[in-house]
Amino acid sequence: MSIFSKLSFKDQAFKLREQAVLDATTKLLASKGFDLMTMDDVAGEAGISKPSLYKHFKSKEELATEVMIRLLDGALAFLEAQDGALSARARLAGLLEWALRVRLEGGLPFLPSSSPQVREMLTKSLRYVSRVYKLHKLLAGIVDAAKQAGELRADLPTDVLLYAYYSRTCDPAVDYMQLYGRYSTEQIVAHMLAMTFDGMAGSGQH
Amino acid sequence: MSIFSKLSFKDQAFKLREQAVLDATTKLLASKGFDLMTMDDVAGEAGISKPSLYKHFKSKEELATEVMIRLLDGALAFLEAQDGALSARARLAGLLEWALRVRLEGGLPFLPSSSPQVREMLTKSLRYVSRVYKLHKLLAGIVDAAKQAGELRADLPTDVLLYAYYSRTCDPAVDYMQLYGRYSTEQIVAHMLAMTFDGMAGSGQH
DNA sequence: AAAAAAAGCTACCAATTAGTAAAAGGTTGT
DNA sequence: ACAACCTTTTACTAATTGGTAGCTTTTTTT
Repeated sequence: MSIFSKLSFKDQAFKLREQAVLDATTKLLASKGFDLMTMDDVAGEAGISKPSLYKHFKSKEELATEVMIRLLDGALAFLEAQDGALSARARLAGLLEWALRVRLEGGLPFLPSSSPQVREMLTKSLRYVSRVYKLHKLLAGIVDAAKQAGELRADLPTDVLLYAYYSRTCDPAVDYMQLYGRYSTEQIVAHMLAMTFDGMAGSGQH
Repeated sequence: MSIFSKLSFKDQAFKLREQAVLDATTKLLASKGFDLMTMDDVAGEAGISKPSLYKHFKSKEELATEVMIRLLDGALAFLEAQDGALSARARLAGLLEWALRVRLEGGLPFLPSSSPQVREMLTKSLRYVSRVYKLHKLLAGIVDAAKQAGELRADLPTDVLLYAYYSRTCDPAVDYMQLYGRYSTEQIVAHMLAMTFDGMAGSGQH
């Protein structure tokens, strides 16, 4: 048991530090973006030294990719935990609301839309891509179901609807509302959902 | 007249080179973003040397700011040239379509939404800020008119509608449609307008 | 053709930053 | 107490990049 507990103890400590690093990176990526975030920033924010940081992740790219993977896993977990009795549209609204709340707490870096270089870096990771693919297929199914049920417009292709949906999670309008409009989290979420589903012309009474 | 023509001739050549630099910068900012664009890139793309580049703009920040100012002037000019008989909603749709087309041709960098640092840099320029303010006030007037006419929903604040409107010009959905969906410029513009005004739920018959 | 102005180029500086080596200091288990 | 291991610190390398100095070459003007 001595060896067992020793190993698991170390493992625990290691994992804890790793989570701290991922948390720090998530925060920094969300606030400064990939290019402006330095490994010294990460080490400082996580409370460890830079060489220790490199014991966990062997490059800045790997670290950022790992953060995005953890985020996707969060989204997938949220979807799986969702009440199966919900309507397709309610499920989409629920996930978007979740993402917006994560973001408003400073925890949603949107690397894939930031630059071609970063996008290329991410697509080189099989683990990342496979999660994106899984999430995309899941959501495509939900969108199709919503179209069938008349909850979403059927005159636009499913992928176009999905691209628009993804983009709402990193919509700069959120920043503007927070920064210049002084709206509360609740208001921002409500406004974003209203805009996403019913657009600027409105009219939807769901 | 000799002195006169000499001066104006130089001035002309100087302005021409300056436009070339601004064009090159616009293109590079749109493709690589501010952080990854180097002054060597700009000089190379514009076909002049780096020291010559610094004869025109005394820093990278000033150069980028100048590009954004030129862009805002373009938007303001478009608005002023618009047919005054158009409905408020048609004017908004027209400007958004113009911006999307500019962007799809590779000429719309969206610095203000890229990072807090870049945003701060821009807001330090009075010439930039005054144009943003002017455009914002103009568009707020149009949005209010559209609300009055029942063309836009009145249950959301004007600034929220405007933030959403601005955000559509730099919506990553455009990239996705172009990159993964292989849609044509016309289709992308049509889809973006549909999504902007009527949302994912649709229903608007305008 | 001569003179003057401008642009180009090479080379450089200073600062930043990803990533590493190696010694110094703690901590843990034996 | 001892020994193995891990973390930290310091210091470093190599590459990039914003910005500049100074000399050379071309072009333009007279």
